[in-house]
Amino acid sequence: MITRMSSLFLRTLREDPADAEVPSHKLLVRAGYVRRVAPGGYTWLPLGLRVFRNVERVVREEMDAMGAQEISFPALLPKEPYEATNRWTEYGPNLFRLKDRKGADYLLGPTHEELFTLTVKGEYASYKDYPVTLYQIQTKYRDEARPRAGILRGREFVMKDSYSFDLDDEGLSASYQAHRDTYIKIFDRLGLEYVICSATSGAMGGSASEEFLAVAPTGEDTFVRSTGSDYAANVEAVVTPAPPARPLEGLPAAQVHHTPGTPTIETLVDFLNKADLGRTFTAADTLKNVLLKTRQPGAGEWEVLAVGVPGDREVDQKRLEASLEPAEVALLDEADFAKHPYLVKGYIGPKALLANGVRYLVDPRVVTGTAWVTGADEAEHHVVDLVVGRDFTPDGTIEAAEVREGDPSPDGRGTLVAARGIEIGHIFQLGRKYADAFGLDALGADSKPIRITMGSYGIGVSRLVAVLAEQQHDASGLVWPREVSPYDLHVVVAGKDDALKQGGEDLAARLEAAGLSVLLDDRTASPGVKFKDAELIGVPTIVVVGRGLANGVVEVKDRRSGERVEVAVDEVVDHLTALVRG
RNA sequence: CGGGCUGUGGCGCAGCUUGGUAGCGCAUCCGCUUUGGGAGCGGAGGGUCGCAGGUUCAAAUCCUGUCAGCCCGACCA
Repeated sequence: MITRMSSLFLRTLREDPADAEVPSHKLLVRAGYVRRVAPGGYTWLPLGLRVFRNVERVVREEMDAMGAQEISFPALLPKEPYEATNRWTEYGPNLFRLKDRKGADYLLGPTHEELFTLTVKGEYASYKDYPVTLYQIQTKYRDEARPRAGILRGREFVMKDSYSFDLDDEGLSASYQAHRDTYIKIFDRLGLEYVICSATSGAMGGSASEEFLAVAPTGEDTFVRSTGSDYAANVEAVVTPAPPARPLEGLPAAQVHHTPGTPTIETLVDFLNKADLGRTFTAADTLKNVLLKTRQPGAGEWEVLAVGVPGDREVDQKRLEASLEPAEVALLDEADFAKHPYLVKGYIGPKALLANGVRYLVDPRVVTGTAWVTGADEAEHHVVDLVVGRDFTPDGTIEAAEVREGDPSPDGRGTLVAARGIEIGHIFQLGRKYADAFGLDALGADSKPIRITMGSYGIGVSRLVAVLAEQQHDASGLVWPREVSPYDLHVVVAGKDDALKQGGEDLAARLEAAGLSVLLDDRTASPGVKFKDAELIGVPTIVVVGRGLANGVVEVKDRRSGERVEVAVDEVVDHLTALVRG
């Protein structure tokens, strides 16, 4: 296929658009791949659509190869299935809602668990039908509070979502693994740099969940990775390695000290170090007790919960919530403190908590045999050398403390560093939530119903176009991997005389005959303009038909490295075919 | 939802403080020259200055209101 730039619907821009911040957004607009029509809504122009289709093709090929079957739902959906799962209300303002002429409620699908579940229920009834995996590549709508970064985070976007339906947990686990393997194939084919991160499983049965994050400094998600292994995890999912317990023998006895004016960790440490206790204290020697309340879904009553973390660390709200999910969490307010007089604000210690039946969870670093400076449950008093396992025993541990760079990796190899990523895929084991909501059962061999268990797996297809641009560009423009490049080759006619033009046409025709797709720059523009555009557009191989043609050679230039080689016109088709088919 | 910034030809911007017939670069069109790194010269077309109201002889400019967009945060998966 030959596309002539003289008639291609394309206008490149010399300057960055004013509303673009991240490289992919700037370059995709400048190179004429996309245009904005609304916040979070973009038009795919011819070049952009070709890249998009290529990404989609890779995803589809691999999904088909794993045995998943493609179907397609409407984007416009009735409200009822979403009421059945309560998501009509739970999804909140992020759901695009509309009414038809009769006043009936509709929504634009943000994700399709309900429809997939209902569809399988409608067709399958026997255990012999299972397992099955269905997918679609479809436009999703989410009324994001703040769409941003061009097509990286839009309100309308294309997603591949698939769902596995299995009879038992082993089946689900196999389906999950199959998706994981397929995702690796897809992202490897696309030439992405990415990490697979443990994500929060949620409290619902500890189901497995992993996120595929494309590494990019402009990413919205923070994750940590180890310097000494391939460990990577979302910050919420980091499990703190507990040090070994220490013997209690010979530890000094706990002592209560009068510590006036020390309501904060900083003032406390400062006070202790001036108190001449014969050693130096740091914030890490203190145990900070944070009072919270939690409420289980559906429960009316709040339950008080105390969380103890080393004083040098803040409580990370997101990690805390992830640990307590699905319960709601809130800090204790003044009224709550008033209700519990044994809680002496600023001087709360384990003793009063345990004595009064308050559930007390501590950081995993707080193990038996460790000694802490903590509150003595009396205003302006702290206790030093309060030993875990001797002076108090917490009710358990909790992942609530912040994760910091330099922390030891949970797998014991290396230390953690933080990095940014863009979520490109998410796989998780849903379990029976939706099967329960719709009563999705298969009739077993014994004629008894078997509740189906599901997995849910997403890939941001349109987002991937932007992610590729984000990872693969340089100062001159985009650099596409061959697998998704809008064309195999970009032939530039560097000059205007008829011999060159004809040479370009002939070469393009021969390349086309060899089965390659060609973007032919047959415009009358100056060579400089054409070279700049070619680099901006980012086809990985640029063929220059120019002054060498008189000597029977053309130039083959690698977009990424900038390397150029002269190749005889007679051999260039073979040369390029080999290069492209690589 | 909170904070900041911005709305002027297709794109990027100046003009606003100090009101007086709307300008620059890119892009587009015509002519001549040019042709291996976003060419040169000459000419041309294209703008209800986000919208509404007000002040004024006169408003892109001052005042009031309103809408929209972008960025940071919160929220969201």
